[in-house]
Amino acid sequence: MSIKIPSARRDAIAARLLAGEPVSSTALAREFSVSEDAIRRDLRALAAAGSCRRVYGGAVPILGGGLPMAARMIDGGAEKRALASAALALIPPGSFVFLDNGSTNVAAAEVLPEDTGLLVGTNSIAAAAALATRQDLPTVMVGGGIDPAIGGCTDGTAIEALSRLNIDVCLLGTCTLSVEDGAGAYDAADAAFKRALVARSRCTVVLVSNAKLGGRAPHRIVDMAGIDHVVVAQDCPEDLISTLVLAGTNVVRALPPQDN
Amino acid sequence: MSIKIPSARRDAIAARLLAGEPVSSTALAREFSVSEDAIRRDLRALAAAGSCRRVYGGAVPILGGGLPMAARMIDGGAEKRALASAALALIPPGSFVFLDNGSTNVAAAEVLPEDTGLLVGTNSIAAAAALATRQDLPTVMVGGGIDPAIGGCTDGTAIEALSRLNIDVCLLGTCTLSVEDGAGAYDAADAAFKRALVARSRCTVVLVSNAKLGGRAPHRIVDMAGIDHVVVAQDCPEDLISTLVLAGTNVVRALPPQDN
DNA sequence: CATGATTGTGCATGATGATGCACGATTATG
DNA sequence: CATAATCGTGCATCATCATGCACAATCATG
Repeated sequence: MSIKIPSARRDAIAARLLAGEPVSSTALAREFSVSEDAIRRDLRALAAAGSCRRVYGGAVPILGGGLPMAARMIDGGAEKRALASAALALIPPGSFVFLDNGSTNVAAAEVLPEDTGLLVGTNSIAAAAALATRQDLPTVMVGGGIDPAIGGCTDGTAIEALSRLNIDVCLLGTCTLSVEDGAGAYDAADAAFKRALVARSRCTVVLVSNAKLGGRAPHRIVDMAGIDHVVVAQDCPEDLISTLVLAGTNVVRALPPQDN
Repeated sequence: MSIKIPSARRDAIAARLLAGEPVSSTALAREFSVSEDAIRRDLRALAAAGSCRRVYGGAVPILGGGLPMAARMIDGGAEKRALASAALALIPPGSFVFLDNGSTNVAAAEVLPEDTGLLVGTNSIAAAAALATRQDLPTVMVGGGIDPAIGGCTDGTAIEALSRLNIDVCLLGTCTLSVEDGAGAYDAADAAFKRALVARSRCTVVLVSNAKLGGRAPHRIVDMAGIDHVVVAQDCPEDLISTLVLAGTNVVRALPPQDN
């Protein structure tokens, strides 16, 4: 079982990752009879292409539409909170803010200020649950069929309900963000809802963790031109930030993590 | 089946915690063939990320929604589960069942069978959250303004969305139930929604714990004549049951609690 | 056919991450 | 109170990683 053509080997690795299988550098090196360096280069290339995530010891598939979105809350909870806190500065008092699906926006639901007269809308079950625990924030739920993979309502009914709202600021939950491809999503219905959301919102804000920056997803939501503000993590690499800035994007950097 | 990649091991542990499963350090160490120190580090990292709580001997999952509803679920959880399980017999396969607001219906959301082709609707955030964690049940969310005291959508928008549904069976979450006054609610909007719900449903089922039986609430939802089935607790006093039966009500008694 | 460019590969090196062990502190249990 | 299990921390060790460099294979072009 030795594949001689380099690109074929890379395809074989990509196929496993697409199947949801985590791969180990050493195991692949043995299997394909090449050094670990070659495998590492393959994995780096695949990660750069957005088809996997690089981890210590190998690579794991990018949980695209994959499994419960609650699983995405586990990693980077502090980072997401920091992002959400930084985004608050972009929300004027008294405005109507919409929290899209996405784990980052659940964090946002928890840190929204209560005394600035906000009205909050969401189509995310998790965000609604977080908001419902707070007795102080008037909240509107956009209903419709629930997509269990997404954890919220994204179907035609939801889009129709959305069309009756005049949103000031929307926090767009995006799966990936790059200068070339704009914001992307892994699910078609989710992407369609997000497009409608951007269209109904006066101001669009995207919160991106480092892992999302530069990635690619099958469904394009909106170009960079349609995004008013991008909030990046505090430890976001400078070159990625400058790339965004050079493309004419308003970039806000999250504050250093404050423990609470 | 030993996972070689550290981050994959952490993900596996996190997945179990998300599933609500408590984990033990020693068991995980044996299972993954690493020392307990490594597991402890993993658990500490997960706890720092907020996805679990560290306890002596391992870790336990963090309460998912953190809803006040969850607090209500704690006491009488077994009773409510028993009520919900008994109500399942009243739901024909393939029907459209609606779960109203109320902690009992959250229990119902957790015990609904997955293989009988049900379609589920709800206006309760907590019930939707419970349903969304299950990948198998198609669910429709009725949106609208969220009443934080209720934990769901009960306003005009919700009633309008409800008017587009043809519901087979509704599990009516009622605050009180008595032969003289029928089903009652403490909140006006909640009661209005429930009235609309009963009107849109072919069959109305009420699940009542003993504490609710015979009580009175300011807002009358529906008379006993409008209720098709009443499910009472297993230890419901006989005289209360006979009173209901004499009034011409179909009474179903919950099964004795089965531990699982 | 000859030649230069491109690409892939392997190896060495310093840096980073993960692991296991030892030790003292803390907590459950009888 | 006594015992044993568990915990947290510091430290040594090993695995893995990223980078730079040299060499071979492939390919395009003259």
